[in-house]
Amino acid sequence: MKKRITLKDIAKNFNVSIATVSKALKDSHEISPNTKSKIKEYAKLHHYKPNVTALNLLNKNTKTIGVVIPNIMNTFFAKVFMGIEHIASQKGYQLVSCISNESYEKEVKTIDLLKHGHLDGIIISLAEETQVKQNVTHLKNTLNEGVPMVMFDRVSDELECDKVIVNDLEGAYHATCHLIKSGCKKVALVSVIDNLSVGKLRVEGYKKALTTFNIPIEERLIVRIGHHEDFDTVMKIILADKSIDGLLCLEESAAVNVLHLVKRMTYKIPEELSIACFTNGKLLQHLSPSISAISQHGKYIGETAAKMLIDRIENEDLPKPCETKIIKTSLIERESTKQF
Amino acid sequence: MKKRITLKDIAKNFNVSIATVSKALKDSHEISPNTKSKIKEYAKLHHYKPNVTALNLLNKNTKTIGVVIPNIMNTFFAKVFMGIEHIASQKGYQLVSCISNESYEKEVKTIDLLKHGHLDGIIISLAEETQVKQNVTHLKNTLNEGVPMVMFDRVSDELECDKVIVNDLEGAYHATCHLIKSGCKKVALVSVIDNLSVGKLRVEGYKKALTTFNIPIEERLIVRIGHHEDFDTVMKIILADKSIDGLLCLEESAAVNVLHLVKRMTYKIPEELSIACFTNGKLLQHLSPSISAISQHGKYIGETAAKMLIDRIENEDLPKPCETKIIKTSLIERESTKQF
DNA sequence: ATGAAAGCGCTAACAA
DNA sequence: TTGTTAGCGCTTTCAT
Repeated sequence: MKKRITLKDIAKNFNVSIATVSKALKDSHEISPNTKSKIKEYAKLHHYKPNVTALNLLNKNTKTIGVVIPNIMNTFFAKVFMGIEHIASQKGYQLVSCISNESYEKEVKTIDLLKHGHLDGIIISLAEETQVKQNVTHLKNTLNEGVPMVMFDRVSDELECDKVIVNDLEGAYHATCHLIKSGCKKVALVSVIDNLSVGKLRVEGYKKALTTFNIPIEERLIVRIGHHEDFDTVMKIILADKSIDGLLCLEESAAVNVLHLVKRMTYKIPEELSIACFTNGKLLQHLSPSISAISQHGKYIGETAAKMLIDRIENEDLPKPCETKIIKTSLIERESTKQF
Repeated sequence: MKKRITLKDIAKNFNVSIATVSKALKDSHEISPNTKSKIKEYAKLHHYKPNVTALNLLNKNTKTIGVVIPNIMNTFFAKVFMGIEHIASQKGYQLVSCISNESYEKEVKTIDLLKHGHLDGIIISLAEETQVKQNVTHLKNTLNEGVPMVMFDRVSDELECDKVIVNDLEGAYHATCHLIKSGCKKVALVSVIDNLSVGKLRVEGYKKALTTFNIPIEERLIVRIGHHEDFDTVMKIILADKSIDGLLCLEESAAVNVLHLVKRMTYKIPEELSIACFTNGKLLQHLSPSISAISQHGKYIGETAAKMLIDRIENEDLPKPCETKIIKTSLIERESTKQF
């Protein structure tokens, strides 16, 4: 990269000191108007830009936020990212972004890299593997070192920091209630994310809804499918029970797969089988039939997280207790559930 | 943020000079094994991490790449981003990412921010508005200042730098040929991206295919729909011509919208109307019928761009002429086109 | 084997 | 009004 012009270069050109140049460019009153304009003009002509690295070293802040996201192909995370980006750029922060790819090891490496990088704070959602391992010492250390951190969606109780989460329990509760109220007699739940904190909470919400309607909870109807199991096979077995007429899917891919399957099985949707699903992406919207979804307001979550972090960074002197913001979900009714 | 331990702190603790500590931690032979081990142990105990900002200032490199992407919700760009991330993290580079949101102004602001930030290089795909305005002076300046840059997908001829593009012309050509060979007599083209360089190239490819099969080009069949026009209205008018039996959509949303429309119009797909579309995302795969797609291999594009940039960064001393890599597309046949 | 000093680019307190 | 100096955290050359 071509050497950029520095204060020193400008100073040399005019035979003045570096300090004079610095002050002149800052429009300081202690510099004569004459010198000021000379210097400014020269600086502009030569595209002078202060060296941010030097300023960072001086100020001990970098106006940079590290963002760790499990998977950017996931609509929800992409939306959150947009939200973070929106606020960050508005407040003059840059984003150093890392994709953990759901891997514990990559997450640890990433955090290490980020800590090296002297950034002002971190926004993170845990990798799936990290939630399975339940090992968050890398983050605990980060926190201990005083790095401001905000977690979102996939959080850990062991970490004492600001958090932004969705009311997963309530979201599942409302969706299940909706299925029941629309006439479903037997609602099953399909989860491929039982590893995740949010997955567990959603199951709770489902159970709560059944209880509300005095429907006995049948563990058999809570279908947890692991990564290495064949989705269709497991589902066919459970759907052998023809009295199942409602399905709560805990994330997009489950709903998509289920839909393909039951269409092949010539189910009538929503009459014979109603489906509701977490995460509101384009996919659910455009399938036929379109699938009723629980929107988690990803962009808003990202914006909230970014605001919380920046607030903490810029007000470190007045420490506040950690806060957990809970974002309400909303149910978007589509063709896969019955009107009532 | 809690103050981190520095070389100075360690030096003070042992009453040695900063230089000694620095050397000790680097395992220099000029330091006695005794002092070395003492210092190293202490450093580890106190989680000493070198201050990267200081090192950057010294080395004049930051191991950081700026990535400017028009829209992260777009599957293609998300895939490219994954590819960039993959190579970057493998080679020890961080990513500062910006979303231009298809806005010229945001892109200019972003580039400015990035240039301030003293990064090693930039990977960028132009915002739609930038391509419309055809104003790339902000990037020309950046290039003139010697910042290594790689463009991908939405590139500009005015910029002399490395590029990674898809063979849009050929992709459209093959898809159109496929439609014709499968028996379509009248293939129309639907574009909502006629603003973009890639959009124009795809139209060329379409025309070339018609020419190859001695089919006269009818401008009427090249449907360009602006952002402010009503998609369905325009399409209904064109589809009034019932002899149209093939459709080449230049990007995902056009295909999705068309599909909804023609299903309502009770077209039989692919018998009465075949559809092929650029960009291979989950959406096209899961629609019913699923839509034949031209895959652009986004992840590979990202990986290629990252490799090119890092190569240029790390070998600035031996300058090479700019290079444009062309990634081949591939056609993925699905239910929306006929077998033959 | 250890340290002093210069320098990366910049700011700011203090002198002149 | 301008300059000197010290310092942010680190590396490196050249003494000692």
